[in-house]
Amino acid sequence: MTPGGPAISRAARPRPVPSQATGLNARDRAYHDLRYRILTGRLAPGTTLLETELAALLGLSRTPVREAAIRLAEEGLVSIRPRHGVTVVDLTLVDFRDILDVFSALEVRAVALAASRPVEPAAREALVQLVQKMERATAEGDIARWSDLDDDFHSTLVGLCGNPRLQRTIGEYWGLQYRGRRLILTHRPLPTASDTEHRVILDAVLSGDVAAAHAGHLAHRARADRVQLALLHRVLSPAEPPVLPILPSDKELT
Amino acid sequence: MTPGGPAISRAARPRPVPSQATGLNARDRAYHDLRYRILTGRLAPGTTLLETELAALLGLSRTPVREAAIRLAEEGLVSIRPRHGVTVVDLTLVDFRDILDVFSALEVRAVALAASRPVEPAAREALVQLVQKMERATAEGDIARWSDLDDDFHSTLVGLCGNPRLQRTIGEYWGLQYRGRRLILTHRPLPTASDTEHRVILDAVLSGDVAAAHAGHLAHRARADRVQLALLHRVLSPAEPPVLPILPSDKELT
DNA sequence: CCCCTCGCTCATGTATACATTACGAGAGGC
DNA sequence: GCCTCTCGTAATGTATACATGAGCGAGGGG
Repeated sequence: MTPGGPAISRAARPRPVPSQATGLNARDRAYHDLRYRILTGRLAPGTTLLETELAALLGLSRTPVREAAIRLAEEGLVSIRPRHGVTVVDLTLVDFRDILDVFSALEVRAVALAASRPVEPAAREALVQLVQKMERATAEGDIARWSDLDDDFHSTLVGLCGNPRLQRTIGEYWGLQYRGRRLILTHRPLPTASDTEHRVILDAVLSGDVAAAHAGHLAHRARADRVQLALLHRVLSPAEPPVLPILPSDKELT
Repeated sequence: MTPGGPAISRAARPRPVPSQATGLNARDRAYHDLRYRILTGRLAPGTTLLETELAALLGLSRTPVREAAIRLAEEGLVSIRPRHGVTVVDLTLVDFRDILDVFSALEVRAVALAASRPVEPAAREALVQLVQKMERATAEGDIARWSDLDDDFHSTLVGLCGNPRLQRTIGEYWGLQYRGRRLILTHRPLPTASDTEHRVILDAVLSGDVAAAHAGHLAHRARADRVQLALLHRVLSPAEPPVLPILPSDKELT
């Protein structure tokens, strides 16, 4: 692991935050704590809290909580309405489409960059392991585990791109799309296509084939996004007709 | 102009901020004021100020200034070192490469999206006008004016993409690359290639040819970024050998 | 019965107060 | 002369105080 590099996107992941992790100042604690609660659904979309209530919830004064809320608002996870408090943003299907669009564009770029650089043996090994574990999870039908591994695979890949700003921005969009992933977790089909595509992408990255990595990941993301949006459509608006002018057509931008 | 849409990236532009624009709260004033000063060079890279000094400079108390500084730090324009104050980030050539890489990836996506949607007559007209004005500026050798128009052209195009989050993130990266553009302003050759490419891109967007818009803008950005980085190399490290392993090779990712 | 206005409350935005602790200077030792 | 340890200062991080003005309800008018 390159020090300082992958740490950004990793630190943005919600899992390793046990809420009272010390060593941070109150503002960062508030930020991570709230982000964790939002991403994991402990703070449901639509929930509204006043700054005072947030401060009481976290056992802090308004100042650090307020600064954390501002940060979350800029990230797009909450919205602050001056007299109405801080509301956890409830993302629509269109929002998810927009988010995935940006996220994918950035990730494709990151993977192409990763392919253009040498990959350290440790990272190679980790990626290979991840792909194998995912295939095993698929075989066992353990979608939740597969999804976590998939997150790891993608963020590890992105961590190799060598562009810290790109990593940071991807981390932000990762947080935005994360709740969508969780929403459809129980509705996913077996991700055999993803597993196949992952192998292709990994081979391209490890062999330094930039064009193949770019094309492979672009195709992977385009397909995976279409699937995810279709499933989200079912979850978010089950009553509506299945017509989806929202979804990008199959061949565009290849 | 779609209300709320292009306003984001436009509002992020530095020009229309006369520093004492009222109607905003102190935090936003501090943010816009500082951002304006940084982008235009009034606050030079490397400048360090304590929170107290910033507050005095802007005639505000520490609280809103601090919140603005945090926002600028997240954007990457300043760095906050706990006991040392707020420092205007001095970007290196590598930073500019990284920034342009993200910026271009996002802009290419935005232009492709713009091509996939109908363009209102007013916007069509505005874009055509801009291209013509740029060609005139090129003919007259007025590079500064051309550069401003180029900014307008690109941001207008991005404003058509219909993805507000994409626009917002592009606006952030626009701010990061802006100082680089200014640095090389006096060193630019006549932008005849850009003018040609702009026509191609505009035609593709107006006719709804997504693939052509994508390819055209990708090529445009790749070439323009190479030129910009080469010029930045001269300006930032004039003594060093002209070897640039940093620059992307000509054909990658096409 | 509905709408409009007036007034009050209280959430926020900003200012200020206070405690902590990192940094640097200075002295002392090697 | 150089390195180290200690101590004081002061910048920040956090808490609190305070003024403003927006939103909501009550009451009155149509």
